[in-house]
Amino acid sequence: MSNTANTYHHGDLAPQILQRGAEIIDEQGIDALSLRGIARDLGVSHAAPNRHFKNKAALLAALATDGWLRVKEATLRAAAETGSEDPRVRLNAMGRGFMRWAFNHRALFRTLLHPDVARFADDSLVDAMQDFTDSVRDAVRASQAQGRHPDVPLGILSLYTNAVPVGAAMLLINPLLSSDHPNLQAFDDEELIEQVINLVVPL
Amino acid sequence: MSNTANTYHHGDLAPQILQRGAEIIDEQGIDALSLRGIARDLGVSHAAPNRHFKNKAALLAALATDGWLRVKEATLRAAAETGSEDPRVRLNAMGRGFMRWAFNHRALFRTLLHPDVARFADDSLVDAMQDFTDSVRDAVRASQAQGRHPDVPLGILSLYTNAVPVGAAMLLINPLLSSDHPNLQAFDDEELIEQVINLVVPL
DNA sequence: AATTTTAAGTTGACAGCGTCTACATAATTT
DNA sequence: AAATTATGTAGACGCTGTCAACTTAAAATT
Repeated sequence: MSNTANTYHHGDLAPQILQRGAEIIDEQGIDALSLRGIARDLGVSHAAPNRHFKNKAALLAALATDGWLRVKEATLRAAAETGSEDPRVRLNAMGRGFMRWAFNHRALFRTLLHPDVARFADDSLVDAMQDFTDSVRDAVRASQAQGRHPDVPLGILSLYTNAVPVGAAMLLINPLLSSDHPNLQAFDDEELIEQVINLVVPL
Repeated sequence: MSNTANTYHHGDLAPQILQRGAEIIDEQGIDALSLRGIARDLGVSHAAPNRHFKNKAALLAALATDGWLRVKEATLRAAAETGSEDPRVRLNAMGRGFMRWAFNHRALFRTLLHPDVARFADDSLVDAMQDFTDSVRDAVRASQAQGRHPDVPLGILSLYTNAVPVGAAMLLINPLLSSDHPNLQAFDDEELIEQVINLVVPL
């Protein structure tokens, strides 16, 4: 399927591998991801993906790079959509935007923090992550300049600010842990996100 | 190695599989875990572990069950060691105890939140998790009774309180993300943990 | 324009893995 | 003492990632 023509050379394989890989991760989880499976789905030979990704870890790294770019985009867009200049309003919106993205791309979100991804990271992945964390830290710095925890070192405050959406998403995405919080059943996702983020970045 | 004798029946295989499994996870990561590898290390045939664990996911679930028991033990011990009755002091100590445990058992900590673990959970795992989250929620409730965020629903406050140590540990354990916070290099682990937890549970 | 080089496919092989079935042996129950 | 059950072994199956050798199309060079 999805071969642009019956050519020997596919012509567009690498991007399609990435796309199909992201689909599989989102539909069946990261453990269901296999190079041979992707090749089958795309109608190419089992070893074709090796021409584009040195190994499975490299494919995972490429998917994570893409994920960091997308989560950064979603986070910054959430800030922009507030239409506000207030650093607290913007940072609060970023936290909610991050969590919303994590909810809508659960498996990819988990991929970003997957141990193997860090272990075989290349430059482009490091850059993508750096980009994301830099923009968050900038927003944290701006909020601190407005009087949010003025005496706490920036690194600590940034870690704390990141930890809440990351940790909360991690806990809520886990089916066992979320069902274990029966009090939370009353809230829908958006309400839940809002209340949690308001505890880290009060308005 | 580590066969109690040259008997046909090993006599103590299941616990040794668990122990060796935990070692491998901690030394080489969760992806290096294989039933055949454990069997080799223990000097038994490749299919012997299947007599004790229905499949690999079941072994993972058993390891996670053990992990939840241990992290609960470490967390409650931290509270006890304060020698205080003040709910805030105790909750603060629990957060630090949790993070300390996560730092010292990185791979096992990640195993607790691994997607496959949740997917193939059995009753004992659910119970172990329930036990842990219940004890945390009790401590959160006590702290709320002392005036900590009195108007926030307990479920939300509990989620927030858990999210900080979980998220912070997750971020710091990731080699790429932690090296990206250069401001944090100045702190040693214990200092870092203290400052972050003080933001969620101020003393 | 012809030729060479390189990029991107294919096929086949290899070892390692999880898991199943059939069989062997020891421990436990009856 | 005999039967049953628990726990080991051996072998097979299909799956996986990865490599080497070969083929074909596209790009670069002459």
